Amino acid sequence: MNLSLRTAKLKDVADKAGCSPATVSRVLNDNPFVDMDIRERVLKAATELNYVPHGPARALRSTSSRLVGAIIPTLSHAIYATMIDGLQSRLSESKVSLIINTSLYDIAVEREQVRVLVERGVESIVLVGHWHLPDTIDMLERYNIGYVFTYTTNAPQKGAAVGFDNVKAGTTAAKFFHDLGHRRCGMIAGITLDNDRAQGRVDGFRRGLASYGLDVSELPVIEAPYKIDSGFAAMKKLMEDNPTLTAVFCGSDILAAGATKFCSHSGRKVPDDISILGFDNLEMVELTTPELSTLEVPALEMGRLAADYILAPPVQRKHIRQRELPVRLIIRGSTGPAARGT
Amino acid sequence: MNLSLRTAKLKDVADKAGCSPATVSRVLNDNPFVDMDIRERVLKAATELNYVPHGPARALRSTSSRLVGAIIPTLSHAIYATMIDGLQSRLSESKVSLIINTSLYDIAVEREQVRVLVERGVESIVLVGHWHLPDTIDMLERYNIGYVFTYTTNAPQKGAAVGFDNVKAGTTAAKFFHDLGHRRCGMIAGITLDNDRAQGRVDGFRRGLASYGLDVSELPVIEAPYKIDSGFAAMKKLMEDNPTLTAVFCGSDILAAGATKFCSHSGRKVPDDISILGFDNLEMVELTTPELSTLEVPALEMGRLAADYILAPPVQRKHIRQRELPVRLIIRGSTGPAARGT
DNA sequence: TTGTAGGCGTTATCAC
DNA sequence: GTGATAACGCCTACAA
Repeated sequence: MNLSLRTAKLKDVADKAGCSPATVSRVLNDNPFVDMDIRERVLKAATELNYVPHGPARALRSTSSRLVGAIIPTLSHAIYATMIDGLQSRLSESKVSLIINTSLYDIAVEREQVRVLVERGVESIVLVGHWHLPDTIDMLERYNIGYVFTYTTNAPQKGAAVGFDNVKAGTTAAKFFHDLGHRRCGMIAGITLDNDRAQGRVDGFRRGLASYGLDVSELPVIEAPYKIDSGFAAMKKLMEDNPTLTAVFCGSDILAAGATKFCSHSGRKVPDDISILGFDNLEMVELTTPELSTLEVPALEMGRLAADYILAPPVQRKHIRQRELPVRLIIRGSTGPAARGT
Repeated sequence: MNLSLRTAKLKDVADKAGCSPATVSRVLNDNPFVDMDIRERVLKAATELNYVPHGPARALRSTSSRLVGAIIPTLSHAIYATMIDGLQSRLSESKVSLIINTSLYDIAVEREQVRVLVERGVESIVLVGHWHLPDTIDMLERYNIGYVFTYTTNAPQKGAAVGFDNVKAGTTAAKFFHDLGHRRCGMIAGITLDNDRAQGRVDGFRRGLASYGLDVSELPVIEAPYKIDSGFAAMKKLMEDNPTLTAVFCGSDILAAGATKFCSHSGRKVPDDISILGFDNLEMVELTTPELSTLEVPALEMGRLAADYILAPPVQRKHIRQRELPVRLIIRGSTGPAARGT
């Protein structure tokens, strides 16, 4: 039983393998200029000693920490958790670890989180959206940390963007409703404070409707946090204030689910009386009655592509600085043509 | 414009503040034996130089890395993402960072992830469940890394457990059904391979039914991955094979949602024809028709308590080595009394 | 209360 | 190809 009190260090491996620490280091870092037999001896010694390299020491001495950070609003929302899943699993394949922080949709909190990540020595940081404090970006630049914006196509000067165009998505929603004959539309948006994605969807929707000659000066828009109950309450208010609406675009499936629920509770038929369009294409869309039409956000893919950008050698990075993913319109049962004569 | 090429080091702060590096270190580490005015000078200098301490160097020199790891099956399942949310946010309050890895429900993968985390120098690791490879635990012990099991009450020798009793929860489900008069029950379980939680729920359910004198030698149990579609398909098969069932216990709300959907598609009335009980109390439970009765898993709280354990000083740890949280039965519309004469 | 000096475990730069 | 040697940035006895 080898119950050594202290864990094996690189030097211990060197001693056991009968070579210098430098050589062990070379083997461990896949340096090709090492003889086959010595390499094998080292590997054998390392295994027998249960040697595990010490990351912090490596990070201190070398320039690379193999550490990446991500700051998202919250993990309690599938759209972000799924993105992180894609990001983490792909990074993991390349032996890169991910540190996660949540900002609760507050860009001041986000800045503090960036500082924490800088302190950890991360090489790159994944952020959500393109609205950030100047401080935040300054810090990233000063420490020469690569950064990627997600859920947006708005790439920063030095960093990259992997995502989709929220404004365009909003416009797509407007066109979809207009083509179905809807002329009195409303929207339940996410909280737009500090949130370019939520704001972009509103802007796009408004712009799209306007392009069809509709008066959007008084477009009914209610903001609500991403909770089913909030969607329910928002829909209630929206319909009370604007009883003649025939279509409502929601900034998230969660809100749309709540809105749909309100309709069934209040005897409104979806989509006959009112059409409801969601956003994200979360798993829950197929649980409502009727199932939700929605705009699909490629969260998993976004995470993977952000990882690809981060893992790419600097030379290649330029080619993928801006990656726009399509937002597919998925039509299910919650949307339909506007009732005639309305 | 102070565009220094290199970032400020602790020594730079010392120079600017007119003191020694040791003193700066003391200030930064809240050592009380430093004069007020010197402390302020140091803090001022640090701010002006945009000084950010270098975590890896700290971790190398001191014994604490302020780094914690968590390995969960997947982030694409709200029950884990939410736990991580609770864990991360509480750790973050104490300036501890969290590295996340996913095992995809494979305990061999988990072992590799533990190795990665050891390499990162984490001080503690949060794991899910109590089924782990001996290797995994050995490594943790050897490196003297604290560990916490979650979603279980089965505490290991040296680590802790924060969670709930899956067997007991299964028994609760059995009692609930039995009290409602159900005598022919079935179950749609999660995949039990490498998954003590899924297995525990099955065992508890079976044991509970047996305690009422029911013959459970042929208890219909189908295993399915946590997907709505899988729940749908599993329910289809379950009902085809056992047309007389009056109650089905599902190992997850996701499966229950799929099962409920199948019932509405196939003309079975829930709960009149058949009762369905879920597990987790995910947000989605209120979207099905009828809404799902379920057993509530306190995911967020579990994450927070795991963090509390990790953050507690070793002396206090013993008192919270095993923390059992209640699993509340939440009755909504998907369960009811067994139809008479069946 | 403050400064000096040594070293944490690893890798980069030299020689050989 | 391989081995000394010197850092990387910081903390902590110890001395003053």
